[in-house]
Amino acid sequence: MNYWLFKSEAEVWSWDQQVAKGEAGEEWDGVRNYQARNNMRAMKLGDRGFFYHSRAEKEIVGIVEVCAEAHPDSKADDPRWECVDIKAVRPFQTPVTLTMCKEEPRLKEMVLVNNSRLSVQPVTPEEWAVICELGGTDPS
DNA sequence: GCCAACGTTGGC
DNA sequence: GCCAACGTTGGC
Repeated sequence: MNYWLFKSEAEVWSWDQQVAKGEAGEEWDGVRNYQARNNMRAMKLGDRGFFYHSRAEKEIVGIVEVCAEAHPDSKADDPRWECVDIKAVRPFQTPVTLTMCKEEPRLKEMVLVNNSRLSVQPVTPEEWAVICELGGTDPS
């Protein structure tokens, strides 16, 4: 299983909206960046990801799961843009802020810390474990 | 609200 | 194929 991180501004698409979609999940549409798209193409059914609120909150708020592999983005007029579907799994006990990630030595190589612009990122198993620990939730 | 970093576009 | 100009993202 691989791990990922999905970024969204809460004003545009929030964790609460994701939770409201339940088991059906929702398309992670709107990505118009090749690196982010390629990351989604690499995702497999059942892969886990973090849900991060960018801009205002700057914190990881919960765990999501890939429930449909990459397919054309239904909201794009260009078929080269693809996306996966994700569903909410569970929230963190404590949101993990960007500041916490920057202060944690074990996360200094994290993409979130070093390339804040990439909206869909890979997360290593080690980083996954550390962030679940900080968030007060089970990593599995 | 500002601006640095990054990605994309398009003229040459 | 290079690179300047432009647009967008996201931390601060």
